[in-house]
Amino acid sequence: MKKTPYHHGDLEQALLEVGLSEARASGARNLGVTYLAKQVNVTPMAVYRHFPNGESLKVSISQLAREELAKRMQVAVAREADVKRRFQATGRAYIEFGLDEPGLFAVAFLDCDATPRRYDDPSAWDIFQGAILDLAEAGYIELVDVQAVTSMAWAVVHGFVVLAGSNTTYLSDTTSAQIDDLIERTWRGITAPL
Amino acid sequence: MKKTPYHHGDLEQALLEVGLSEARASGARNLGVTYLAKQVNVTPMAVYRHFPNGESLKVSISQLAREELAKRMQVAVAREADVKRRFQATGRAYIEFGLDEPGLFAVAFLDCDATPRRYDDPSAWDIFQGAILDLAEAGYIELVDVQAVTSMAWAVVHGFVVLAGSNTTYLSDTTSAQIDDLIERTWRGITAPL
DNA sequence: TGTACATCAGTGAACGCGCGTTCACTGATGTAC
DNA sequence: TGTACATCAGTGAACGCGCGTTCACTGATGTAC
Repeated sequence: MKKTPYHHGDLEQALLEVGLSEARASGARNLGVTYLAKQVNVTPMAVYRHFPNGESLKVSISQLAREELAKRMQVAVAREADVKRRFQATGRAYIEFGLDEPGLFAVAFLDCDATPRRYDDPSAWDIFQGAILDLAEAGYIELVDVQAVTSMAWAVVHGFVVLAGSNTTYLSDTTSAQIDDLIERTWRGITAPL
Repeated sequence: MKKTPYHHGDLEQALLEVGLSEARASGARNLGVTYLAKQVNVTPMAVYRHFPNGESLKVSISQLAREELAKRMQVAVAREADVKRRFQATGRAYIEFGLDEPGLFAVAFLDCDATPRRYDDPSAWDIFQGAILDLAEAGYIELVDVQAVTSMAWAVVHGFVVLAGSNTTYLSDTTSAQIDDLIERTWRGITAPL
């Protein structure tokens, strides 16, 4: 704990880690410079050695949350060989991430206006799109429909997380069967003939 | 302007109005007690004559935004006689509201945790559900599926607004045809045979 | 190998800000007799 | 109809808070000669 009284080993890394765990615990509430600095036992000013301002720190944490989501989707997708099941797995992973980690989910899609797109790793969107391109390749859908299908699939899962996450009276408790049902209907929506 | 130097005619109403227009203009950014009081040329303290605290004022404004959405959907639904077209109209109205009024949309679905459900008028959800109940009555879907279909439909339109609203690189500009496409796919998803 | 010095990474105190909220008050309103 | 008084709806100054950010600084680190 008191290993580095003056020079912190890697303050940037430490800030991001504590920020991510704070996001996991309580969303975007406590991602301020002052608060996070206190968590790492460091003066607020020290943060500015590594980030130009508080906003950029928040953006970085948001980016980490998105990478976490993408990682989960990629794991899920890697487990399936069939293209259809791979598509379903991406959607399911997305929803489960949103329900398991509401804090990270909120932070991941927080103020997207300031969020630049400089991913090296594939984003959640890329993974969706990849799975859907595979569907097109396998002949389930038309190639021209890939973009429309991707945005629909994303809209479904994202919207569902918002719905299930808010404790509305509409959806009491989300069951695994409900998720299956949702994904199945989405599947029909994108593959059903006119 | 200087009509009522001391006793404001109806401060509560005035606060809600300015709050709603502020929400329309810039989302949830400026819905604080101090700021809104200033807009109505009133001391912050005066607000507490009408609302127990700042949060409850915000909740009331959020409620107004939701009513605005419901109103739009109801207008749209009233224009259509056919049950299928009515279903489509609700979805379209929802999406168009989200795109036309991003500020109101954000405020409407802001911190749903604190939002009690005490609607007199039907909510957006109720209108969705109503349209879908009509579908069931007309035989398009099974009655047992009403809840699942409603949550799917809501998820689609809500998620789509979020997607189109964030200026991602994925969706450049939303066209009317894109919305039609989305709704048509949703329709297929909920009515297609297994 | 040892010292001199630039550079790096932190300290600690302070700022201005706007927030929500509390206090004691006072001007306007409306009702009872 | 007029007056007395309770009540209502606002004022205005002040509070404590945490925020992001700036300042001048200093202790630690590493490199050049």
